Amino acid sequence: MKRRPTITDVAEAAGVSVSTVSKAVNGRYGVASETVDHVLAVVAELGYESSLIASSMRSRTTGVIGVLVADFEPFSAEILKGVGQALRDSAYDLLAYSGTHGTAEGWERRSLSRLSGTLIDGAIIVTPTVVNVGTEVPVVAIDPHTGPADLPTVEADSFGGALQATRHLLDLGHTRIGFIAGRPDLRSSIARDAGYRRALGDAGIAVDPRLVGSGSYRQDAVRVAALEMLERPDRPTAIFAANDISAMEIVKVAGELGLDIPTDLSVIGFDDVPEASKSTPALSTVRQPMQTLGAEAARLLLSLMRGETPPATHLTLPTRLVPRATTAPPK
Amino acid sequence: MKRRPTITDVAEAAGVSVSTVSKAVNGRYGVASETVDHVLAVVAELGYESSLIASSMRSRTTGVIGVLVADFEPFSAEILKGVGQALRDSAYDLLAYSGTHGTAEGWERRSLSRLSGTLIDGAIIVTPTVVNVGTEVPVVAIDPHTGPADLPTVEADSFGGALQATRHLLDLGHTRIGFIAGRPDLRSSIARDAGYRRALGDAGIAVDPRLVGSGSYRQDAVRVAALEMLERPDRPTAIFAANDISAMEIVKVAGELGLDIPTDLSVIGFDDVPEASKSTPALSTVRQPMQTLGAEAARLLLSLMRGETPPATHLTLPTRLVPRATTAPPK
DNA sequence: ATGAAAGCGCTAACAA
DNA sequence: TTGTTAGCGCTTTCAT
Repeated sequence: MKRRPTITDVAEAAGVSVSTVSKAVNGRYGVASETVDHVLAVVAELGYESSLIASSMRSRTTGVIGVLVADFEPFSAEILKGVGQALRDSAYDLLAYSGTHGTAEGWERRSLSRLSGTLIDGAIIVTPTVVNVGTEVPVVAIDPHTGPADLPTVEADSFGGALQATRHLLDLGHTRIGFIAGRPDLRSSIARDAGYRRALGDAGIAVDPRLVGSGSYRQDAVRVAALEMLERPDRPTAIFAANDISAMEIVKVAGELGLDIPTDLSVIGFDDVPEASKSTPALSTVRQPMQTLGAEAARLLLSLMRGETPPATHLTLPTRLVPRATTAPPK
Repeated sequence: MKRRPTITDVAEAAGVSVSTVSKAVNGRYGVASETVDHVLAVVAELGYESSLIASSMRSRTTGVIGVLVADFEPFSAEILKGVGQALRDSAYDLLAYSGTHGTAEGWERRSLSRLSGTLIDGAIIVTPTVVNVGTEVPVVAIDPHTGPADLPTVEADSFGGALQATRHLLDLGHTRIGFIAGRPDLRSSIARDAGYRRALGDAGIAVDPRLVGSGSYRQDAVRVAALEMLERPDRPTAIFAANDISAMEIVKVAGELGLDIPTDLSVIGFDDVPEASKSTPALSTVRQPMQTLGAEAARLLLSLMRGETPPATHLTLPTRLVPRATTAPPK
């Protein structure tokens, strides 16, 4: 717990000025090579490391890329792995930040504001709650907010995925198919809703509004909606949830209600987070390439930071049906 | 890309001094409540957010906890989820940092030095390369370095896990069992090595040094070691790898060599990262509770930051054998 | 109750 | 080639 040496300590120990140390450490011109050697020796001896914070207050660039997430949950963790992979060979450090735990609307604006302009040279924001973030650094959004996207975005084909999921249930013979929606402010959630409706429409089935619940990706909300849906006499024989976490909560609620999965109720999710395949029974879902999402966002950001004009600033990656053990024909 | 408002902007717009704004925003005493209201209104209007960096340079505490990782790979991602979970209801923000991508020895000392004293109030370092980190903030190590642990640590029972893994192979009837070791500077790696040797010893089998390779948890090193081991005429019929990433690389190498898993070669890993169960064939492994590791580390750190003296500062969590499809009796 | 001023550790003109 | 100086945005005495 001893005090970290500062540039002043180094300067004193080396018998030179603070600015000389700064120059030596940062390899600026105009320092005698012997002086550099001497300073660096002192630096090594004292174990000096420049404070990222202090440096970033003065210099415009820090060599750090920030990933802003509402929370470190399975989805964002996968994204993070992808970003890490893409940045592995770059010179950038990676800083992931979860502020105020995404409880408040506009968490990303707040986080971005606190970090940008100084700490990070560019940012990737995951499932943001606002469209507009005025910043001084390039920003890429993953799974963006609804509304006009002035930000470069990377997302998965949610509409197509929802279509596949709902059709899968239809193909199995289900006709009463429920839907638990996600965060209504996310473009992806809306697309999943639309995909669900389209698939039903294509099959000539009218959407029963009592079979559509709002889950907002929050377990408590999902629970309420699922309970309400499953306790009614004409309950659905299958439910499509807008993400895996919601789907897993539905499975849990069904279990508490004494419903057998998939005999009494089929459930399908969206995302294919690692937890999906490990749950019992293994969750049927629609896979979105989360790590690739992260990697592509990183590549896009890097390109933006180099001042380039990337050919495409709105990427949509394909999704794929992954049927597992929670979907089966109705009784 | 417009400039973020600073405290000076707010002060000007509100017609008060910078210090008054600071006091108002931070709820300090000595400001008329009408002034506070007025200032806060301007703050809201301008969308001002204090710069984390600038604040942290002046105040000793920031309300941010840092997790330092070499890299955002599956293992550390799981840890991160656990830490996030444990901190969900705390008032702390979470900042995960991967600097210099763990390539250089002592990355965590460097990162810690750059962040601590200013940006973060406490840190969790994952698989550090050094024992000693002199800092101004409390630090907890997960999967710590070998050597006298002056740091509070949280780790899994690597020795017991390795014992289970090797015995599993023994029980299946294997007698020529190889081992690909991990990072030799990690206490856990050494314990896994020891567990392997103990299990063989207990079974009355001498350790064949040609059946022990060093992988250092790096894919290229693992590949070399695996190739060397598997190309010899008296190749092992089973290999225990010190972590899953290594094990998966071995499976890959075996495939290239035309060896069938698990018929020609059994492979078992360690960790049970999400990828293990998703690989084909599904990897047999020893599960360590990574998320719990992270959560416990967070709890320990929180307690330390409150100035408490926790009852135990060295936690060891249990591991569990998870046999899957890559282990079978020898031909 | 308010504001002026110092300074956190560092970088970048500018002077010497 | 080196050192001096002026801030970066903020918090915190200390005057007013």
